[in-house]
Amino acid sequence: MPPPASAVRPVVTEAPQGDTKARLLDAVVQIFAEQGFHATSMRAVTQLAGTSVSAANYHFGSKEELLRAALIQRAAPLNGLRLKALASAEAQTSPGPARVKAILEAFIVPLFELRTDPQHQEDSGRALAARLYVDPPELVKKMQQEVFGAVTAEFREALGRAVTGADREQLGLALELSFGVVVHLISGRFVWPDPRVDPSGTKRKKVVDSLVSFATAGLVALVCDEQQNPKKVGIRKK
Amino acid sequence: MPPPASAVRPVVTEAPQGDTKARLLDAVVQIFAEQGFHATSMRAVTQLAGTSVSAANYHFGSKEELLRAALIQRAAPLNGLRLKALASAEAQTSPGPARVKAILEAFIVPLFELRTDPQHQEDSGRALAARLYVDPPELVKKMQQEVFGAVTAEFREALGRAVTGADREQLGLALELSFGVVVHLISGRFVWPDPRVDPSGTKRKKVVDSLVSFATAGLVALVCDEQQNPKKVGIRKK
DNA sequence: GTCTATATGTTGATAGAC
DNA sequence: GTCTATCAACATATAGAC
Repeated sequence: MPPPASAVRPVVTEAPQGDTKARLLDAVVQIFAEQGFHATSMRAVTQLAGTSVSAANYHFGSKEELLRAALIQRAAPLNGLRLKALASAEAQTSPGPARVKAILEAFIVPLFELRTDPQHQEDSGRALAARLYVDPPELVKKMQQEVFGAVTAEFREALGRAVTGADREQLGLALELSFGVVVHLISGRFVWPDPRVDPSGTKRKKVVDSLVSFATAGLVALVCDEQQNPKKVGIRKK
Repeated sequence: MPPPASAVRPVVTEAPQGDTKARLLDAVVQIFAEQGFHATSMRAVTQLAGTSVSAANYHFGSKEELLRAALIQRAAPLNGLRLKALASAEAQTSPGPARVKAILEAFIVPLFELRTDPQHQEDSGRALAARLYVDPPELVKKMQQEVFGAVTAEFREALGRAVTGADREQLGLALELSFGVVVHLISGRFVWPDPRVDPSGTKRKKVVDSLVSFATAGLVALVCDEQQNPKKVGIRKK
């Protein structure tokens, strides 16, 4: 929100580059995504943002609220992309439910389409989301539910419509494992193809394709396992 | 069931069961597995062990060395079980290579067979292993390689023998994603069946089975994808 | 070996000048 | 709004008595 254009604004206090609030949000995202909550100190964040600890606490009140504000801001575009992709996937097979692979694609691919300002590390959005799933503090888990819970629920429901007969428990487990594949690829030690070697992004796309294929195959294997739920489970073809 | 050790009791264990060193190793494992490296303080560990910070530093020298000693101690039985299971899987199909599912089973199932003293939290071994894969600090990643690297390499090679034609890159990605499934199930928010409701462990076994099935299906889908590597990849049936 | 006491640095948060 | 200065509480590690 821009500052209210006060009538008696004395001198044009030219903000150097973007205002302090924005720089703080950028900084906390970057450090938290890499190091986790406990290792993210206010000093490191404010130093990276080129300001002081007191300025951060003036704007956000506390370390926790600073992180929360950043998460809410950054989760919005990802949630938007995911819901749009899910709607598109469901529209393609309307009036029937979407295919399983299309649903997982709608969940995964937007993670790799995030592109904010060129000044940002290109993968801050992804690493941030992944960190929310692996960081131990209870408050981080709550924030994860807070910023991703609603959209995750939408995908859960869409998947429930696409698969017939599987009990909710087994389907929930399968979806959870699919999350695991995604989270681990992002937060793990996987080394992405160097953009200088792979300027067109062909290799990157291949990795994302593999990710979707892996999750889909795993999920289908679970909800269709005859031994687990004989003769009652199937994938809706259309 | 003894009260959860997270309660900060001024542990006056009149009869020190086991020596101080052992109690320190137990304590650091428990807290680190739950909270991660940065959130694991020497104070919390030594308090849980019913001793002092100086005693811990006398025995282990530093926080890092205390954790390293604990990891080496705890990783040994898991590594043993895994290698034994892998050898058994390869023996069954000798002289040919083992089947993919048998290899993944040999990697995953031992995680759930760990049972140390009854005094321990039953899943400390699992949670510990998982934490090594998600904790940010560089030194934790090094320790993970230190205690699990050799055995992981064995499984990588066994998998290379079981799958024909897939390039190493794709196979490495597939194996990494399989790790992700396991790690996320253990370190994530998944709620295991209550042992009081599931005393025989039937439900637990079912979950582990699902885990293996998911990973196997995902891996096979990647290394056999015709689009990725047409006509050259196959799974050795025997 | 284990303790108390302490050294030395970092943390999150606040007070108050400007 | 942003800063410097300061706080109490925490961190890891060490010194020395017993």
